[in-house]
Amino acid sequence: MVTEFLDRKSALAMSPTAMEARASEVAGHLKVLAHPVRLMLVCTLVQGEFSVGELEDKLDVHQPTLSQQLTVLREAEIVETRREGKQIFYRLTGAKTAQLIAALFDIYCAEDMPR
Amino acid sequence: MVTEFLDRKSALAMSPTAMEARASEVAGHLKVLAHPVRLMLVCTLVQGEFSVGELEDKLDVHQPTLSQQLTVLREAEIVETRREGKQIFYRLTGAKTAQLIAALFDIYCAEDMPR
DNA sequence: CTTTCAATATACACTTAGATATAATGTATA
DNA sequence: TATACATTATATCTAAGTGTATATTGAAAG
Repeated sequence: MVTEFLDRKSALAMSPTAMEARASEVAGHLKVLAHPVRLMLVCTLVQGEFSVGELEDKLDVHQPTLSQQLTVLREAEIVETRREGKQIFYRLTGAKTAQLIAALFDIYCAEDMPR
Repeated sequence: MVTEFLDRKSALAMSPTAMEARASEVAGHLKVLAHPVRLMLVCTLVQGEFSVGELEDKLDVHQPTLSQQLTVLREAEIVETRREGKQIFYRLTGAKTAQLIAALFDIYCAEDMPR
């Protein structure tokens, strides 16, 4: 199984500087997801595309908060948008986030006790 | 494949309140890992047990910072310790974190472009 | 048994970043 | 231009990160 993170074959050989750079990058991505509203948004978007209004109904979050957190996700390039008349539809940008959410589900939700 | 996060079979049926509670919990765990030093620590500890001094050498981090971040990991029950004389050895508490790190590796490091 | 050194942890002070609410502004369509 | 929907700006509050200094713990020496 996988026992190293930063470089499958040579985590130990990686320079501290390079390791830190990579870790900062990944930590940055995690940080974006490490927020209840943003996590719920992403989890919802794994199921497909939704407009802001639909997300507002689905999750119980004030509209400006929603918009702000969607902005964070947009700037992190985790989601992208499509306009249709007055509505803006959000969807996940790539497969990576969906993969990560799937992994989180397996780890935290598939078994009984969290952690 | 997995397309829902909070409940494999009925993400849509989950109450917003319950969803938020679960999301907050998972977001909290992610938040602990969403820090460069803590992520490096955890990634290192996936390889085995290390003393604080060894971690200090391995990663290039000042001792108080190291100790503080280890405390955060300890309080989150992500790591546990064992004392041997003057030294304190740290190791991962459970398999879940290792699983997550493995997933992060696959997603962010195994392929060329991050995210 | 108390002094000293080494390993680790904690306290404090400072600075910066993040979250959320309210209010204001933009944008598309009719 | 009126409206509905969405974003941005501003203000406030709280939490997090980091450096310096100090404390604790354990082992060993004198």
